[in-house]
Amino acid sequence: MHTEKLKQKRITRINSKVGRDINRSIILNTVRKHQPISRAEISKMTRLNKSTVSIIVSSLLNEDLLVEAPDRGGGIGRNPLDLSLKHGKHFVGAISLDAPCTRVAVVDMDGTIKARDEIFTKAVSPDTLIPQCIGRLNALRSTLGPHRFHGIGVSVAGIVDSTHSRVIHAANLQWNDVDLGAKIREHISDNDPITVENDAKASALAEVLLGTRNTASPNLIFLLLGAGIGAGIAIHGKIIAGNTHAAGEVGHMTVVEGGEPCPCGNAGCWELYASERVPVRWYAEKKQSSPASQAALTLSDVFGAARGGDVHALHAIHLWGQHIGVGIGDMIRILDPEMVVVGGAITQIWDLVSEDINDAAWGRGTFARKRTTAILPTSLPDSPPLLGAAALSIRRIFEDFSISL
Amino acid sequence: MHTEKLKQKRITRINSKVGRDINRSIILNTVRKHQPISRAEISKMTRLNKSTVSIIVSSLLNEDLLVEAPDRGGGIGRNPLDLSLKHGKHFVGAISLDAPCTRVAVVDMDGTIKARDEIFTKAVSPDTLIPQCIGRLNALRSTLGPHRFHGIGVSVAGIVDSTHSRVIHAANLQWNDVDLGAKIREHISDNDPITVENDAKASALAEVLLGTRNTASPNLIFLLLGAGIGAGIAIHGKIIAGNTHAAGEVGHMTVVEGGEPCPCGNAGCWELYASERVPVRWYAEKKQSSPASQAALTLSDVFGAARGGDVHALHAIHLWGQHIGVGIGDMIRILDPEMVVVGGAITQIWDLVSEDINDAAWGRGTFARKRTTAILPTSLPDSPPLLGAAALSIRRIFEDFSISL
DNA sequence: CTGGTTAGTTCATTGAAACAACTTATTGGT
DNA sequence: ACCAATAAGTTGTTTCAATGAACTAACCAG
Repeated sequence: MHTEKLKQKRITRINSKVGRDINRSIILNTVRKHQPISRAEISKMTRLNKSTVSIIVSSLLNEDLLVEAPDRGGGIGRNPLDLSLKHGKHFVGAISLDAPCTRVAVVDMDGTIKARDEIFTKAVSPDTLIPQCIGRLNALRSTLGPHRFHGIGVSVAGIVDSTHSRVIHAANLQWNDVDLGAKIREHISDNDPITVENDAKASALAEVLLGTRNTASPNLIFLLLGAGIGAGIAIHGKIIAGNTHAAGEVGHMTVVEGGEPCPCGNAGCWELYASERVPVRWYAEKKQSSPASQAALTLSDVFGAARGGDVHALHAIHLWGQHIGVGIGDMIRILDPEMVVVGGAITQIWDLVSEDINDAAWGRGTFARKRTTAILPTSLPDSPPLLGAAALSIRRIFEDFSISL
Repeated sequence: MHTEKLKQKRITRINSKVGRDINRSIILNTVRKHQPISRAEISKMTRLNKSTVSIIVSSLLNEDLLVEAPDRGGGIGRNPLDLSLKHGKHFVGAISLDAPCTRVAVVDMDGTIKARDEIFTKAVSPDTLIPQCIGRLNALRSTLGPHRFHGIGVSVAGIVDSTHSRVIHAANLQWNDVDLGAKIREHISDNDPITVENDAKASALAEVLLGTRNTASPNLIFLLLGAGIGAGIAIHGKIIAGNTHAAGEVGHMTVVEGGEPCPCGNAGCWELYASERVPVRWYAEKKQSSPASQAALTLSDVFGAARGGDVHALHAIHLWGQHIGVGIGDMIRILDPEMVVVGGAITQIWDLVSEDINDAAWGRGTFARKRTTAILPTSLPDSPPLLGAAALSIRRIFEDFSISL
């Protein structure tokens, strides 16, 4: 069986079962967002009847998705019974595919990483890498005792057709048009759902679902800086795909008119001024050391030098921040999100670049708008693409349907 | 009663009534998108049971929202009874507020303008303009015989808080922080819903709902070019508001680094290179005629000269198109929409600018992506902001709820 | 230990979708 | 002309889940 079952249900109508599923999801998400919370509070928030909440909650308790805490004490009247998500029971597999580092993890449904592993590799064929990943994943699972497994989420540094689980193009891995869903299915149970998504989009989902910058209905852009640049756009908590799965492929926005030529054929592309290679190159050029030592220079070296007060390193980093800010500014003007969240190594030196990014994004003009969109480092406690991969599967636990009119 | 009732219902749970409302909307929208269509076809598309469709359709027929055509003939078996939206019965009021021209119309629920009027004015206070608009609207309605009225939609050339029906800032009208909903409510019945929205966003909605570029779930950007620039972004047919109601306020994206200074305090803003004033100014400068005749020059003059083969006019228009394309390119890279639809006077000379816009948007590089997003003139048969205003009310007829998880 | 208060459960009621059996309308073959 | 075959649409019964009212449970203050 190589066909992809178990896609997110697309709802075209409401009947009693679908209605129940939706209400179940509403209650489950209410607990997720407001835990600990009592049945009575859920009833008030959702406007579902107390009795309805009781019935659905008891089935969620039966499924081991929720736990009931004995007591919160306090107030007048009978004490509420607090409900929370159950930990240590429902796990998902997470794989973040990239070169030179592919990560594998088993993650609890609250986003806690229970076990993790890494595979360092140059570009290799998926037929080599995928079995390796699944092997590591199974090894990790076997260390964790009994649990329910909710499938595998995969984030890929490249353009992904998530509806068909295909990788269209992944530059670092040198993959083109790979049916990743099928290749993974060969190695795992038919029952475990597989979700594949672009790394920046997955990271955005992780920030929405697992981050601590929670708001009621998050409108945010996750900007993932690495060897390239990618963005994931969440509107009301949903990730925008784009007509050709290319929403957020912002690396080739023009930020410097008449700038450096880009392999894409244009010039002045954002990627040439904002990816992680850039400050390293700028710093190396200024240092004018030997070509060999230039090539060996890493981003950590630049960060270290900057922390040590090296003027050239600081200059490279500030300039980097300014160029990042220009592109963020354009995105803010188009989408007016609540926040732009940035992920990547840059978060290590956020204090050094924050001001440059903000100033460039907003401009210095007196009429410049109040800074209504916060530009912040990610709140995720581990690699965003890895947690993003986990979030892809975790989302299915909480909301395995979507309504389309 | 000045409180705003009758907002779009925000659904937090499903019960039998809500489910029925949703299914009713699903059926009504299925007819809207696929008319003429039979009950049996609706049943197949929505996967609602035949009997359920029959019941709901009969209530829609009772409400005069649908009509039944006798017969389509053909095929084997009993012939289907075709269902279509009823015309000439359900009207909405549309007001597009702008200086120097405010438009008022009564519009059928399929988007046909039944009667229209215009008010030419400089910037005036809302307390002067609003009663005038309502007066004109009532006059138009009285010419139209009996009908059901579904409320007033208002589009404003400016930043609008549509959830509170407030105009935050409208440059041409010189309005700031106006509670437009309340001011309109003073002059009309409590039962007629009022919807206020930014003109570009409303235009986007009109293109989605009333345009002929229909697709299943439209992801499009409507770019409205006038005295300023605004965009309305539709994702799955829903208009994105933005955190501060400023999504699509793209006039101050930087498209020319180190370009002309803008009143906003930055430089090289898109508005300075792409609004309708710009080609007029460029042409006037080249012509080096007297300052008086320069000031009198209009956009139509430039278009006329270009059509007549005037080199300077053509140059101004091509340059205009190129600058428009640059900004569109950035939007495409961020959002990857199905199409970018352009509205404004520019559509009159689309054949002259189409290529400039596309070339600038996509770049000329050999590696440039295939042109996956179509850049097209609007398909709307009348002023987009006016039909946009109508669409705001028409939307409520078809879908007066939204689900929020 | 009693009355007041809030949390949570039980059970009869209600609304709507599904299902199956039916009627209606039309084509095509004999 | 008549009789399958087929498809559209309707009717009555069944099923499922949310609701509301009445109930029990737990807790507090005096």
